Formats: sequence, C-alpha cells, structure tokens
Amino acid sequence: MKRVRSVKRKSKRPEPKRGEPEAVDPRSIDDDPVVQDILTAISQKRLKPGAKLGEDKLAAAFGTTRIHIRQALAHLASRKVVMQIPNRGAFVYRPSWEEAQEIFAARRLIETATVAAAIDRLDKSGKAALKAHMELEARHDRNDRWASLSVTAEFHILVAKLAGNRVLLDMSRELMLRTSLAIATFEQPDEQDCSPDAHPDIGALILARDKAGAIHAMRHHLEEMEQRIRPQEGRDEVDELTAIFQEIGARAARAGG
Amino acid sequence: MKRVRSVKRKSKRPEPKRGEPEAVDPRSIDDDPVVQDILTAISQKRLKPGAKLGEDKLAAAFGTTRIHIRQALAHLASRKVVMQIPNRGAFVYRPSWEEAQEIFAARRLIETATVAAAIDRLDKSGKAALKAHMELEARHDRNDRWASLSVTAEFHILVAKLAGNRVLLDMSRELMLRTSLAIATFEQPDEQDCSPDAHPDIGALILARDKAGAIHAMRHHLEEMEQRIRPQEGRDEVDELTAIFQEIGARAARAGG
DNA sequence: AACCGACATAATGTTTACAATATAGACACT
DNA sequence: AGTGTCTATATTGTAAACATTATGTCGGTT
Repeated sequence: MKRVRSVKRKSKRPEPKRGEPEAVDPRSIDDDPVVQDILTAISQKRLKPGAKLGEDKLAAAFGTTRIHIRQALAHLASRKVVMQIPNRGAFVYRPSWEEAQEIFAARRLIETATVAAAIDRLDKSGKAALKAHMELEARHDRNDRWASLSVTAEFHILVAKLAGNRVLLDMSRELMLRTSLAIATFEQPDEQDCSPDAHPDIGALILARDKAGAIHAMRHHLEEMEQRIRPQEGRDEVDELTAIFQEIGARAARAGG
Repeated sequence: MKRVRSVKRKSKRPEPKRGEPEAVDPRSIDDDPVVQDILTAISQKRLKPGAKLGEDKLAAAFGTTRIHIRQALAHLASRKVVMQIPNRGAFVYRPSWEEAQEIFAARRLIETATVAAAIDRLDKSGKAALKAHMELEARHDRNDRWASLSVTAEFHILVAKLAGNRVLLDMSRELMLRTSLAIATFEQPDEQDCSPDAHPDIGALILARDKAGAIHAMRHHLEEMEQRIRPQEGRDEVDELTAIFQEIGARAARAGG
C-alpha cells in the first residue's frame, strides 16, 4: 500500500535547491471532517443562512480545539460559504438577491457547457455510472428529506465528473453549494430543490447523446429552480430594514468613490 | 460619507433573535494587502511556481505578524494559488500538466460565454471603458515587462466585468491567476503571455456586436496561449523522477480505493 | 414610560511561549 | 566514494493566557 512512498523515503533526497516542494501528500483543509460536515449540513439545509457558527460551540460539538475550528471557518469563508464579520463571528453565508441571481446565471452557463462536454466524453464506464445513479434516484426514499437532498445533488456532481475536468468540477461543486444557500434564503416554504422528473430526463438525453436536447433540458431544469425563489420572501421586518440600508449604503459608496 | 451607518448605529437595534448578522462592512481577507501583493507578484511572474513562502520572512518583509501571514497564506491556499504542505510550509502553487490543461479548458468554456454575455449587455459606459482600455493597451510601454503583464491581464478582467456577473468575474479572476501559474510552470522561455494583436481584435469585435466573431476570436486567442506551453519542459531530472513516482502513487491509490 | 449611558458578561482576536517536525551538516561505516 | 545515522538548527504547528470588542442588563434621567 505504501511501498512506493517507503522506497522514496529510504533513498537519499536528491534535492539541490532548498525549499522546492516535492511529491508529498497534499492533504488539504478541504478534506477536514469539520469542513466537510459543515458543508453537508448546509447542502442538506440543516444549517440555514445567517445561522451563527460560534467557535467554542463548534469546538465542543466536534470535540476539537478552537484553533482547528478557526482554520475550518476561515477556509469556508474563503469559499464564500461562511461570512466572517470582525469581532462578531462566523455565520452561514446569506447571499443578496442579486448575488443569488448571479449564482444561477453562472450555473446555467457552466452546466450547459458541462453537459455538452460530458456527452462528448461519454464512454462505457460513464454510461454505467449514469445508469447506476438514475436507478438510485428512482429508488431512493423520498420521505427521508436529508438523504433525498443528497441524492439529487449528486446528479449534478456526476455530470460534472463525466465532463472530465476537475477544475470545472470544483467550480460546479462550489456553485451548487451557493445555490443551496440562495434557495434556502429566498425559497417559498415546502418546496423541494429539484423537480422529480428533471434528472431522469436529462440522464436519458445524455445516454442518447442528444447534445442539443440535453443542453436544453439542463437549462430548463435550472431555470425552473430559479423561478421558485422570490426576492424579499422569507425575510422579516428587520431583514427588510437591513436590505434597505444596505442598498442606500451601496448607492452612497458608488456615488462617493 | 458614513452618514447612513451612523444613523443605523444611533437607532436602537430592533433585533430579536441573537446572532443574526446585519449590514456591517464585510471587509474580507481578500482585500488584505499581503494577499493582494502576493497575488500581483504571482500574476506578474515575480514569484515563480514552487517558490517558498516562509512565514517569518514574509512577516519581516511586510512588517507584520506571523499570524497575519498565516491567515493570508491559508486564504491563498484555499484558492489554490498557494500549496501548503504540513510541517514544510507554503509554496507558490505548481499545477500538474493535466491541471494546466484543465485550467485552459475551463477558461475557454467560461470566457467564450462571458464575451457573448458582454456583447448582450454592452451599453454606452461599457463601450467607453472598452475603448479606454484599448487605447491604454496600444500606448503602454512594452519594455516594462511587469506593467505590460498587468495591462494585458486587465483586458480579460474588463470583458468579465462587462458581462455584469460578479460570481463569474471572481471565477475568471481565479482562473486567470491559475493560468499565470500554468504558463509560468510550462512555458518556453522568453515568450509573452498574450500575442499583441489579439486583444484589439477581440475588442473591436465586441464593439461591433459581432458575437460569433468575438467568441471565435476569444477561443482562438486562448488556444494560442495554450499551445505555447509544453509538458515536462523546464523540468530537470529530479522533477522527472518525482513526476514518475507521483503517477505511480496515484495509480496505486486509485487501485486501492 | 421611553431613552440614554454605564457596567457585567461572553464572544472573538491576538500575543506569547512551547512542542513537533523537517532540514542540513557532520561523522562513522561498508 | 557512497550510504546511513546522528545531532544541531530552523521552521512550522499548537496551546494557553491575555486583550479587545460586541452584547445584554441595569439604573438613572427627562
């Protein structure tokens, strides 16, 4: 299992210039369980936008130190999943209405191109993976809300994987998370993220290599999602006030400089 | 200038539930001068891929504390501009050949769609900004290599801005930075990032609202950039060895789980 | 009774010192 | 000579104490 590594260890390091990195496990903070758990909690809507993420409480909940939590929160803030306010703490990110629309627009742009690339690259194993997922989605328990959310989200991830570009895959992952936040912020109550028939349809079109059809279906699917959110809905008076003053402040800033 | 804020401060906070964030300056780590300076240093190729970013040295150079540097490096690592290796330190990210190709592919995908959106939204101020930049690029001092790099990079940023989607803009920024790293890692010596005539051509096509032409020119421009990099070039024997063992290790990991 | 200011409390942010790890040089060995 | 091991040094990672900043409550005032 680690034989290759051990060989490398034993041999003398033939490294002339100091400080050049070599092949070492690049295990990043992204694999950290704290980060992953917070991400899944957000994508499953167990953590709502605006929720406070106190350092001490998280440290106690995960049985780890405050420093560790701090690093995880900083990473999530870099990815715009968490909002850090100086001296106030970290909160689950709550996108503005404009940003929510921009997130959807970006997803439309990227995922339509992604599905086209997926069809171009589709091979035997890709077809198998797609079929497997479609079965999973058809059979999954629709009463288990959390599992249901995970399964449906995985479809879009799978399509991005089929496109064979990890850079795009990471971007899609990030956009999907931020979509969850946008929906959670502006959705009408009691709606589900994806209409139940959209994924099988898109999957079938991919399997049939119908590129134009798949692109159209994907765009339609995303537009349908976007049309279920409404500005200001789900906000109480306080939030309306802050929205008003945010807008005024932004306008003043634009005029001032 | 801050009148709106002060009004908000004076009025009693009508906030019932504790911990909900309100409108406060969301000044993020991204505006930090350390982060910005490192980013510009990378985009100007004054910092090369693999360069060591020691905490103490950076702290001394910027006249700040190690913790501050640490936060900045963590943020840059989250954005894949810096690679952090446990107990070794932070290094300027060096993409693999595959990743470099994926970065270019992602840019082609996003920037062709971006230029189309820019044409759709093009208005009077947009035209003015584009013309102003084209003049700037025509007149700039080609002997000042660093300024030259900045000016040419700004063209792509400007196009993304014209598209009017900040989410996409941020993604383009990130991809452009990573493109710099990809080029710096695999370029032939003494080539410049962009061919000198490409930007004016694309700009003219945008101003003429020739969408198909602009898309084609942008794709061609990016393909031209990509074709100037070559795998393995610029690597010495040591790096070849590490590449071989990296590949073997990756294959073993894939087989194992 | 509503408003304003001061204090107590709880959270975040920072400094300090210390521990763990890797690097580089020297030395012994085959 | 080349290889392996050991030790000194430098750098990164971590923990705990401390300082700073918001928050909530109380009391006084108009």
